[in-house]
Amino acid sequence: MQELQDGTRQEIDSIEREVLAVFVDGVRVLGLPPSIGEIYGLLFISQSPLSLDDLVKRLKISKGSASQGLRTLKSLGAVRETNGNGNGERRAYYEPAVELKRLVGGFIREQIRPHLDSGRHKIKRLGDLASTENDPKRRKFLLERTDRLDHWIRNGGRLLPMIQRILGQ
Amino acid sequence: MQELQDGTRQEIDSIEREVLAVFVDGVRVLGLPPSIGEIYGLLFISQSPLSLDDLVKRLKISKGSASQGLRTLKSLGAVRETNGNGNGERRAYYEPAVELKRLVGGFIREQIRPHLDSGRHKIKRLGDLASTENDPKRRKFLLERTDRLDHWIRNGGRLLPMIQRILGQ
DNA sequence: ATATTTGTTCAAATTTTATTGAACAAACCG
DNA sequence: CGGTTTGTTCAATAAAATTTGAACAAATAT
Repeated sequence: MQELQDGTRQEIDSIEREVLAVFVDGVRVLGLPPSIGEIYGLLFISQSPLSLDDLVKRLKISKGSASQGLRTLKSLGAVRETNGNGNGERRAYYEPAVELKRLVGGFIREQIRPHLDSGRHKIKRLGDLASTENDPKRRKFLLERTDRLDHWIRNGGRLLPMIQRILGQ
Repeated sequence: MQELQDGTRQEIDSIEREVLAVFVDGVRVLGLPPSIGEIYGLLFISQSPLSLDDLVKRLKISKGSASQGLRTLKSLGAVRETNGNGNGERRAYYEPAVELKRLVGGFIREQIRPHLDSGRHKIKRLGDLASTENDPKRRKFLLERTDRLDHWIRNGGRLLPMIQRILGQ
């Protein structure tokens, strides 16, 4: 088992480096840390699945980062566990999900929906608070604004399924 | 001119506090700093335009933060300068843009488009690099992947105008 | 059972980002 | 003009997010 595998190569070559940079930038826009961009990026440009240990060695990141990063990527549905080289090996290997639909779906489910939902609740309470305002003029204004917030959230909620539908090829 | 104006009230009351919290959370999702959420939030819940100095006093933030925050919000088209109380006063007053279409448009223009555009360029170069790969098998794989990246970017680019259209009421 | 491999957790260290505040500039005023 | 108000800039500081690495657990091997 001391045979060199593809994933065991140590060095990051120039095209790999550029791909990593693209994904590090990409995930930053989504509010995710660089390590996650590197992990997904390396999986994306690898022809065979990689293990946690491969990621640690090739990206020179800590086991902790690799473990947490993989967890997040799994929760987003952005990486899949494979049975590696097929035979019964303990070590887990990972490959990227490359369908945009799936990636966007996972991101919406994990990162957008929860915010929309908690926002909806907060805005509901806001409306209740607003209606307790004594000054009628002020109350009218507050209700107008909380109503507008409510509309924003609703529009956001309607938009998400459309986005997913449009990206479903 | 020592008369107390609405914007000169010092304390943040409970409904205002909740609105600020909603916007601080909201802008965080967009990758913007809390101070920007507070500034926009206070403008959003104010019945009259506020000056930079009002923001500093009521939010207890520094002049620097308020100035930079307003600059960002202006660039996003999220706040408008008004002529304040109408008469010829030097101090600038600000009011929020509350149309979702406008807010989303500004965000897309300032924060999304630039990333998409730079991504497009990087991916173009990536494709060039990939085609210099010697190993034909590897080259085929790299071109396949860079092509997929290119598709992602194209789909993203097509999506944005749709989002704007859908949010245009 | 003991040793080894694989992976997780989380407090501490590091790195990055946001905020402050003081120096500066520009516009107005008397 | 000198003084005041309004706002910007940016280096220093504070705060927050990320990464590390060592301790731990669980699974497998010997």
